[in-house]
Amino acid sequence: MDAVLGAVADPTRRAILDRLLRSDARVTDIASAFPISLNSTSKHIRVLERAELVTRTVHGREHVLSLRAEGLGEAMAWMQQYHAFWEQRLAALEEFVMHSTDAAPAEGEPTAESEPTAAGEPTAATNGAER
Amino acid sequence: MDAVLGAVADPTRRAILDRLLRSDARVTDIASAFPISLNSTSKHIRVLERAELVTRTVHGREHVLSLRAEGLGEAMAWMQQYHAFWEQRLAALEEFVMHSTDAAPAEGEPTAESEPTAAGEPTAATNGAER
DNA sequence: CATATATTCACCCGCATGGGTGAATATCAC
DNA sequence: GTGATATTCACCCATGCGGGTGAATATATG
Repeated sequence: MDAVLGAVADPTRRAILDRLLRSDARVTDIASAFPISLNSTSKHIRVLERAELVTRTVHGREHVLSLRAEGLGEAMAWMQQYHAFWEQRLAALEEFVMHSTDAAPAEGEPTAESEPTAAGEPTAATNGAER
Repeated sequence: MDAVLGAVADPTRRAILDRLLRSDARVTDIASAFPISLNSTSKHIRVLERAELVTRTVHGREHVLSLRAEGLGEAMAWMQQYHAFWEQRLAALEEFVMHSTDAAPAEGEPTAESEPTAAGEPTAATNGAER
């Protein structure tokens, strides 16, 4: 997974993947679509290959690249945990708001960003902080 | 999204997030759970904060950290595209196999990993390569 | 007050990484 | 064969990053 997330962390490489989502392409095709040299492109592609996000099919002197999206599966599964966490937390917050008609006795601005403690406490309550 | 994926690309930071998934914790709590120094931990946490994956609630001299999973939303949405691509491609492959009873006249071993070209061609057919 | 605790700030170091250039290698076309 | 095209290999350079150490800062505690 390190390889996958590391590969995907670079914007150029994400753009390459997006390009390959449209259609397969040769190394040169991809290089010409970006402001970087053909050489850099080649290196990016190797990173993507090592992360198993791209496959290369050599056809004579041309190397045709195609997407290998199943490589993202593991990373997506990992993220999914957090999505689940978030959903559960949202539900808890909603239930909290529902049950308290007169919440926040003397807090600051009701902006969502200002005091995350309001949303944070339910978290601690849900799974119990340990300090 | 760069910040998010960049943050998540590091295994230590992923571990910190996993730790916070269990419960909120102070900086020291997290540091003691890893073989790295308190100082490095602090830096990792700041990276996670900038990526909006973690919130800090200062409580006296203690900084309590809690998960902020919605920060992963954008990244997950991006990956979802590829998941969709992969599903569609699987469907195409399945249909391809169904309709050709005597496929692959003289190909190598029928291992899934060995010759991705067999599965690759349907991709090109689906959205048309451009070379 | 003084002292211990929690966290950060300011540097330092080694290494990987993204970028570039120029030369090699392999294949196509003539 | 010669030349053109496609890709990589071998370096070089600057920057960022993960890790560390030691000092500074804020807060709790005696």
